[in-house]
Amino acid sequence: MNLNPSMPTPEERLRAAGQRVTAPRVLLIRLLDEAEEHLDAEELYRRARRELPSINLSTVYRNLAVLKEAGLVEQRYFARDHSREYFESAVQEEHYHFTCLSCGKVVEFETPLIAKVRVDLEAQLGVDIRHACICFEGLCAECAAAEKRTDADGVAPQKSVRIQLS
Amino acid sequence: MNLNPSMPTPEERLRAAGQRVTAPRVLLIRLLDEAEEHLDAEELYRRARRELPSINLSTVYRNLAVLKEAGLVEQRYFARDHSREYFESAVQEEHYHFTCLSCGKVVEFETPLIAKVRVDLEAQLGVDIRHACICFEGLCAECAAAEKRTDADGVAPQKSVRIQLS
DNA sequence: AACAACTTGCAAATGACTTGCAAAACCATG
DNA sequence: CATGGTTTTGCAAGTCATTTGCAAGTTGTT
Repeated sequence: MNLNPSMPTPEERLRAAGQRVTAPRVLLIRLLDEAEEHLDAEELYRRARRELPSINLSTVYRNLAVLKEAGLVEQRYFARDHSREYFESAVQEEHYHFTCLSCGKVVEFETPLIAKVRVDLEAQLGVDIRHACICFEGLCAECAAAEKRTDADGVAPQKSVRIQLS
Repeated sequence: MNLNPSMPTPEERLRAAGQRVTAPRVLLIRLLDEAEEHLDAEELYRRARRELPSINLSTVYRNLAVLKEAGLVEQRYFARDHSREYFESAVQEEHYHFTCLSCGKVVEFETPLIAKVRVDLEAQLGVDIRHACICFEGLCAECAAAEKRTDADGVAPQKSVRIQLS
């Protein structure tokens, strides 16, 4: 979720990135800004259709690719489901994700340690890091307690929580 | 690659994990032990067929799932190609990967910082971390220098290099 | 050896994502 | 604000890695 009132509108962001302003693009950016969760193409399509019934799933895919390329949207990988692409509005401070394998809850957290790994890597290997995929999976406090349950089943979109590691 | 002579044989590992010992399983474990790279199902199938021509691709997939579940094999995610599952023999010290987006080279590295993030997370959130997917992508030193090239094309299996961040 | 439970090979099916194409929308430009 | 070259869109038909149903073949146990 990213509703900072001082942030540029979707239209402005598109123009700033040198991309054409079209209804599907503006809508997708807004949906991602408003989302409490990390959405995949299918879910974005479902939501987009409520406001723009003529929109097509392939348009969603194509635009997510364009927006990702333009840096307006970021792709995330979660839990065991790397077979699905999830997106988040590109913004905010750097953060990472923990996904509960049982209830699907996503916890977002910050820590300077990952940035340190990145800097170390660049310094010591001379590489130029462009992306980092960092995700932890396991059982959240509640599910770890209620360990008895068999396994995950509903890994539907879940609200996420943001934490700062001290 | 994992050829430590003191390590249990594939048969022993299967039995220890309470899994049935079958030719395809033993072969897959051995191929992963011997591999210099991280292999996907297709490549494992290709190699397995040289020794066990009757083996079927779906058997490879099914067994990789079984072996992963049993903890005998680990799944890795690389570069932009999260759409393909790569595997590595479960073993050795914890390590992480950097993939060059241009030449496909994989650099493995170690650092205590990730373990620290993990410990911090568990301590501060009370979660139980089961897996961590950590992968960095960018340009390796050589490709960063030869920046001129258009983009990646051959992301064939590549040998990987192991580095210890000081 | 005899069987119940698990595995395999084969062929067909999934499901997420992609692509070809003609019509429609965007955005300088005049 | 009409014009037109370029980009996007909707739709339908692909891809392609991975999965699944099933009958036949193995495994490990009694």
